Amino acid sequence: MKRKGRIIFHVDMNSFYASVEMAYRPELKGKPVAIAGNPEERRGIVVTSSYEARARGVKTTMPLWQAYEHCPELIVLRPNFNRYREASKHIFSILSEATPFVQPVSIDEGYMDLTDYVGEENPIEFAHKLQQRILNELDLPCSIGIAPNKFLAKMASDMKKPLGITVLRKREIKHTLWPLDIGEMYGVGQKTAEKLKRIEIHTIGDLANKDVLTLKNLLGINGERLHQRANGIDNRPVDPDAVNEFKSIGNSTTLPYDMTDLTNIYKTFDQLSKKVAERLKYKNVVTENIQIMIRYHDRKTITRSKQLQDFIETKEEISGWAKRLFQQHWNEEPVRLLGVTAQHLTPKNELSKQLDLFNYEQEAEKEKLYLAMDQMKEKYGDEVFIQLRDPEPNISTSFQKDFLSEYKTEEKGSDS
DNA sequence: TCTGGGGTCCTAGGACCC
DNA sequence: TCTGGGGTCCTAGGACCC
Repeated sequence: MKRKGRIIFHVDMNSFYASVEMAYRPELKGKPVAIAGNPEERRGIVVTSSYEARARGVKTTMPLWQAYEHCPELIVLRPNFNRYREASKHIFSILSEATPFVQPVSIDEGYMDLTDYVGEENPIEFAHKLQQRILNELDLPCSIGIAPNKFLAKMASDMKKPLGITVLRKREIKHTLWPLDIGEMYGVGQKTAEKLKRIEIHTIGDLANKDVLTLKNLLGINGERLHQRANGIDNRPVDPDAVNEFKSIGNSTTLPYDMTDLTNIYKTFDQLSKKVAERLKYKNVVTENIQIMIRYHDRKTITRSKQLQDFIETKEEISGWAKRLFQQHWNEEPVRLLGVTAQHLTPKNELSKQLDLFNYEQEAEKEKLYLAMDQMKEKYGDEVFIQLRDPEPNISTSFQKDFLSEYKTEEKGSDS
């Protein structure tokens, strides 16, 4: 019997932010629209643009003034993240009606595993239905890629935009995937593309047919992975829980001007730390590692982090560590951007368990020490109170010292 | 007077332990 | 008289993605 392959969808919203704005204000439809940061400040870059704007040469990450050069009648809107989050929630709830195996990967795209989907339609008909429903209910266009794994589904959803539906079967990759420029491949950015082109790999097909060893030497483990993907191999499962397993929470900001005065720099750290603390609280986690980011006037960027001994969560604690790190590492040159990130997060409900375990372990070690202490008393008499003669090898000496002073006071207490 | 802000994963060296 | 090998943690930086 032939083993049945998986059926994976990649659903990708088309110019999401711009489309949401057009759904709110239909008079914008058919016009060149861009979503961008504050045009008054220097952080004004294009985040998303409508297809009409793209046709005029407006591209994502383009500074606003440059976008205007390409398209003087460009309509520029500030982002409304709450609006986008709301739309996103609605989209994923529609996707989740068909199967529990939905994995959001960002606000506007996600994977679905429909291998075990039982409906009246075949997967392609179902994709059309899904696409139509999101268009009818939310007035938002999306493209869907259908393939036997995540990578191929992702590449497929990119092939037809907007409102495309593309099936990419493994036997078709030679004709549809391999001719694409290597830079088009998901996971290959500018740096990797340059490296690959230097060894005459220009298309995804070139990569697929290169020997793995060369690629491994050039790119490390990633070389092996890219080689597999180029050959249509990708076993990553669709993981609906991945969205809850976040690893860091950070806030950063490009300052209104390059700063050197500590008062304003510290004020910024307070603001950033406040936002981080709020988001930690919202997600019900605590942190034990704080990282700051400093970008200097010349865009040189450094990160500095500190692993802490305790879990922290308040804005005061976070800001305190951030400022300390800044003080230690700032080279006194003008600062363009500041960032604060909480890493090594632990859910609060797991924290109590960990504390219980910690206490339990401490109690167990204390028991051991009491025994050792009694033996030492026999050996050395009262001198045991002056120093640790035979430290237990598997218990930290500072713990033993603490214990010793505790033991001492207890002994004195029982004497009197 | 070019290039935001949110993330993830990988690498590599040093410290430290067994 | 000379120096292994493996594992984990911490730190910093880089590549990539949306």
